[in-house]
Amino acid sequence: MQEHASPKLDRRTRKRLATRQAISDSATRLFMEHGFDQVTIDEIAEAADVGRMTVFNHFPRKEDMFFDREDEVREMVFAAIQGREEEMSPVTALRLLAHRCIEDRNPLLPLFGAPLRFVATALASEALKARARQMCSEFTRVLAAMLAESIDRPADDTDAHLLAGLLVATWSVAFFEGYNVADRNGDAEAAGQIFLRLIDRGFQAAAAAVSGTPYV
Amino acid sequence: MQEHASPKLDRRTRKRLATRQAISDSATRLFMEHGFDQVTIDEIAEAADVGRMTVFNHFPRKEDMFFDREDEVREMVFAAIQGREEEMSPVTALRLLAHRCIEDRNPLLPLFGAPLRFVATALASEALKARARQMCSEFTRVLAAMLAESIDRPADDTDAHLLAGLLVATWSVAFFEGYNVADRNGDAEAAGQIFLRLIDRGFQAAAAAVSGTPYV
DNA sequence: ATATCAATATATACTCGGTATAATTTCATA
DNA sequence: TATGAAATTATACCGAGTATATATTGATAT
Repeated sequence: MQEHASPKLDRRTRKRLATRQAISDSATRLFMEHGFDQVTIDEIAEAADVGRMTVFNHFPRKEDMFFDREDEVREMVFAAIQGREEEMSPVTALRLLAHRCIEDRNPLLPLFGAPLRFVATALASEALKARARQMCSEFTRVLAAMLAESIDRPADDTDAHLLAGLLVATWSVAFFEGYNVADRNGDAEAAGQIFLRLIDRGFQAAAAAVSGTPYV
Repeated sequence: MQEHASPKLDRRTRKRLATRQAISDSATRLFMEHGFDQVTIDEIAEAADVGRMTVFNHFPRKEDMFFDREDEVREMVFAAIQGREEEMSPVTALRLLAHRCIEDRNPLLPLFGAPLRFVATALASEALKARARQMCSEFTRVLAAMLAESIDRPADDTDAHLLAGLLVATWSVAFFEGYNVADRNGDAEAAGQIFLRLIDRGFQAAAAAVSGTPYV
């Protein structure tokens, strides 16, 4: 349970992280095994050998034990936009990011291998789907602000919101169409191609919606 | 409470509908007055003078007492697509529907007058926002099937899903940008114009994403 | 009219996620 | 070693939703 973590952290922090990890591990295992809705907080606490309140201490919502990498996605997208080369539009930067994710088999885009089970577990629970939609919704707002900021417009710029809405919608459709292929045919290569084709078409259309602006 | 309803229905059905209406009325009033999350099922049952279980009998989820017109929206969209003139594309039919909604001050598009409070109440509750997102998500699937069926393609046609995703995303962004104007400036005319401008741009872009197909 | 059956309403008791509060333990530090 | 803050935990509570059993009410056949 202690995992000999980085010695930079003091014991208190190490123990806290270890407890958090124990809860997360138990929860993930139970969710995958029995389904999100079938696992109770008490069972997770029992499995992790902590008190019930400790679970809520680390994870305010049950869904937080399942979706644990929101920040990484946000930072990846932020880096792609900020770190793009001169004279490259933000939309192109995001399109290239999508291609890089497929190429690298990036697990933050869970279309291949083991992460497919993660997606299946999420799709089997109305609560998890609701949380995923909430994350998409919040991310769309953040993306709009990122895009606006990247070309020095105010964060509530209407073009940015339209563009962000279309980009996220495209990503979502592309992901699910790709997922369906991966899940039914088991063909990761085909899934990736479907995903990228839809990304390219959708992003191009999204760009057209704000043509004449510096977003494209 | 009886409201001398249509005599076509038998007494049993009339009473059932009256009970449902009493619950809906009490709930709506309380939600608007105190906020969705601040009102308990027991308070609604008390106000409507029915038992707690009767409330759940008519409305399986608390959110169902707030969003009560899903079907009307679906049917309106369905009618617009099915009832379009020959040689008119489904996308154009939907674009015209948006313009007609603004022109008619259609309350199913709550951008003007009293329905603005309805939107504000929804936006103040995380539970209601979640339900709205769920409805959008399901509607996107239904719309994709409608679109595919309207040009005799299978319901799971990938182009239809991309198109539906972009159309719903556009509608959503256009609605919120319009709502913000209506809410802040109180200018219904300007709100309508913003909404329609975004609809036109987004729908055109969505059409571009599936250019070469009969959807456009 | 009355017996009968099904739809509706209701009471009771329960599960589960989440909150509030207070007490206790554990670590860092002066 | 004393002190205080962070972390854990127990207890009690709230509210949405479910299960189940019972009572009531209206429609219908005799």
